[in-house]
Amino acid sequence: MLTEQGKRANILTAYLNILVHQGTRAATLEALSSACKLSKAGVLHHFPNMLALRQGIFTELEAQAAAEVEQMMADLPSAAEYYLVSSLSRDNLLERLIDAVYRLAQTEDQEALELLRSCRDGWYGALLLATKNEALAKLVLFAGDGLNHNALLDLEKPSNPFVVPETAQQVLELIHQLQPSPSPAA
Amino acid sequence: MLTEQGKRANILTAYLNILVHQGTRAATLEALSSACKLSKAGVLHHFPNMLALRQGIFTELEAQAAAEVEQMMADLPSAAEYYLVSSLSRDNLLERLIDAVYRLAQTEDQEALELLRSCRDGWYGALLLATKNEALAKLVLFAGDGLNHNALLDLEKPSNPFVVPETAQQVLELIHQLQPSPSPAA
DNA sequence: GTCTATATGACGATAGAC
DNA sequence: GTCTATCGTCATATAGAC
Repeated sequence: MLTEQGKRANILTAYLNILVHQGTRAATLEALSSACKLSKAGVLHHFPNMLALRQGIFTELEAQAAAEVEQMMADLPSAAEYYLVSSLSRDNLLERLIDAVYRLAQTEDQEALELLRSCRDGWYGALLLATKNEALAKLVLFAGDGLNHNALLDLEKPSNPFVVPETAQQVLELIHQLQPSPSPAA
Repeated sequence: MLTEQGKRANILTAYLNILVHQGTRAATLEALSSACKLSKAGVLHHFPNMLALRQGIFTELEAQAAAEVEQMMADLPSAAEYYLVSSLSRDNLLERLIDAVYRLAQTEDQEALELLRSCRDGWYGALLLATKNEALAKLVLFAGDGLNHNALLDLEKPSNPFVVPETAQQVLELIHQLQPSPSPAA
């Protein structure tokens, strides 16, 4: 038997999965209720309307993103590597949340856009501290987005040369070539 | 008075604009017909159904992408720069087409996914010839996606530090640092 | 808490007048 | 070639029984 919070989490997870795998157009109340084996009214008991579901996703992303930034801050020398490797993975919760909110942002949802900007600013801040170099921090940020974008294109083709973990390593090595020895200056 | 082809192009452009500005969920026949000042049946006279509209977009992207690859091939030394700078721009037709098809791909549209993969392979091929370095070619490709992604987040915020042309230049300078002198070997 | 049934509206597409 | 009118379907949300 699940708690009230547990049931909410179940519904939210199902909604996230539909968003990521089938997109906003397929993420309807009907599809969701069928996916989590409830009636439509059953879902709406936990979330009063579709907007509340979106906001549930937003809240979850906010928490997960803050946790990742904290982890990057805690180990600056490997922050860039951490960021790039996690960008490659399509399995972890944070990447799925980012993807979902990105899709929601494409529906003219200003709240989603604002949240994505705030996440990016957090990562950029950590990468800036890690690299002490604006251009390099941006390059890592962009490369992460690119890895993510391409992982998305090839979800069902793990043999593709663009999505194997070696690609992240190749990119990372180039980044290291650009990174001068850790300067002690602020 | 417009020709038959001109009217088709008008409708297609309106459809593209809705896709890019409001997303697939808003890109309905009703919204489209209203945008191009026709009735729904009027639009459906030129495109028998919504799928035909998608395919019109696909055809246009195919043509524009082929043209860009050709241009990159014709001037390999500046191919990376060309790719990165054009990735930053949200105004030009090609970038809007990529964006639109990317959104269509998110609705489980296999044809759109396949087309995007084929575009990427074309750019990667040109970048590989230009850089003679797999990792570097991928880095440029990813950075381009990242620039694009971030330009999207800040559409209405031109003052944002991530979307100004200087950002593309910064990234480009880093790329040049990584690029060894043009080796004569194949 | 969860259900069935339903209200209300938007969607894609067709029929048939002009 | 474009319109109005309409059909059938699917969307969100509500009402009320259990």
